[in-house]
Amino acid sequence: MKKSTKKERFLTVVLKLIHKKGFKATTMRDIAHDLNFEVANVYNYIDSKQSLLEEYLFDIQDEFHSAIDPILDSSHTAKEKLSLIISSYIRITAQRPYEQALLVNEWRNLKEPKLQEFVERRKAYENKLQGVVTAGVEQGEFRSLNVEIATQTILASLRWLYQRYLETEVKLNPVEIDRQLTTLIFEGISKN
Amino acid sequence: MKKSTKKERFLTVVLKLIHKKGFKATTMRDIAHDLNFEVANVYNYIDSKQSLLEEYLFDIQDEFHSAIDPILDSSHTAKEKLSLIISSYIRITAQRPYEQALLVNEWRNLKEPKLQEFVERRKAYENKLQGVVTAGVEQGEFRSLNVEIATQTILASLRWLYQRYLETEVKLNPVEIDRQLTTLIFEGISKN
DNA sequence: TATTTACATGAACAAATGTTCATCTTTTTT
DNA sequence: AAAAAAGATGAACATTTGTTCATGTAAATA
Repeated sequence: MKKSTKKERFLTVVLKLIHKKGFKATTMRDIAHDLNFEVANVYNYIDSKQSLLEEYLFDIQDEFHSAIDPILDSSHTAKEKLSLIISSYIRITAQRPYEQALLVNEWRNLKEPKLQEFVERRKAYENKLQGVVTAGVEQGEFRSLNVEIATQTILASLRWLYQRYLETEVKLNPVEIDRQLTTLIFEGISKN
Repeated sequence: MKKSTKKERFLTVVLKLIHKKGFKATTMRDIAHDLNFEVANVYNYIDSKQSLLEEYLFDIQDEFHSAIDPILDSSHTAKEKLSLIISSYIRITAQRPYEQALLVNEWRNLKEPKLQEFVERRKAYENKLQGVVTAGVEQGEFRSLNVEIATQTILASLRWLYQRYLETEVKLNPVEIDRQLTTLIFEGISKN
């Protein structure tokens, strides 16, 4: 029940380890080794390997929901809403790239019933975004495209971004990233 | 050296199994069970679990390279080349969605030195696409965007598509999919 | 200071996993 | 029909893996 700084260090170190090796390939002994203590001690920090993954994933997933909800509730146009959603997505990715990487790559390792819960919540997020796309199409702000394809494409355009924050040494300018992705999603690559 | 139909059946069944459970989670016993024979017999079809993954991944990866190379060598404009690359990508995805799923999700399970080889070849593909984007920007056909971001975004817009072929019962019209994705990538979602 | 809580260890275990081997049967090739 | 190749089996193996337990020490709280 204590807000221990040791636990925070634990979670940070292990997060990077899991990202590097993959969840399945990361053993409890790997974790202990990286933290310079013995295997058994890992269980003073977490209940099980599975619960560790659950902690990470549901926490970051919640953050995405917390970011999109107030945008949906606002009185902005669909176009403005989409723009704000993109910005919030990029901001979270910039702040927590490792967790975002887990969200994209390791959710399959959840087990039932947590897996189903996760998939449902992700679907809920997609539906929220799809609602904005649908509204935009109906109001003539967006092209009359297949909204499911459009929604998935927008999401895909955002989901790869964490890689740039992890694999590059260069400090990225979030405002510039935002501008680039917003342009691509709204206007496409063609000049005219 | 024989073109055995049994080997083909083996590869098809196992491909779907690996996609469903994930490579790491799929055990040799799982494989044997799905094929209605005993574990030891699996080794009459393959050398090892690792080599199985390698077979799938390098085979489908080769197909993507075979598709993009003649397009690059043609005398089309950058815009036309990009359009053709998108179409070829969608065609391969439609024909081999399970392998495409492996390509996206399971390549991390390769081990050195195959892992490095795979990553280099994938990087080569990305560079080929990026060359087209760069040419398009230089010739004023495309917006003057960050070409790396644009390239990754285009790829991301295509990489999610296999899901629609696997998770949907509905027969998809590849021509229509093509039109939707091409529009999104070239023109974006905005109407004006 | 006394006591509870947090952090740490070594040993052990049961289950799971990839792989090998000797052997047998079926199918294909000569 | 004989020989060779392909397909199949059961038993066994050495490792690896997640987890538990009893016990000890350091730190925080009362």
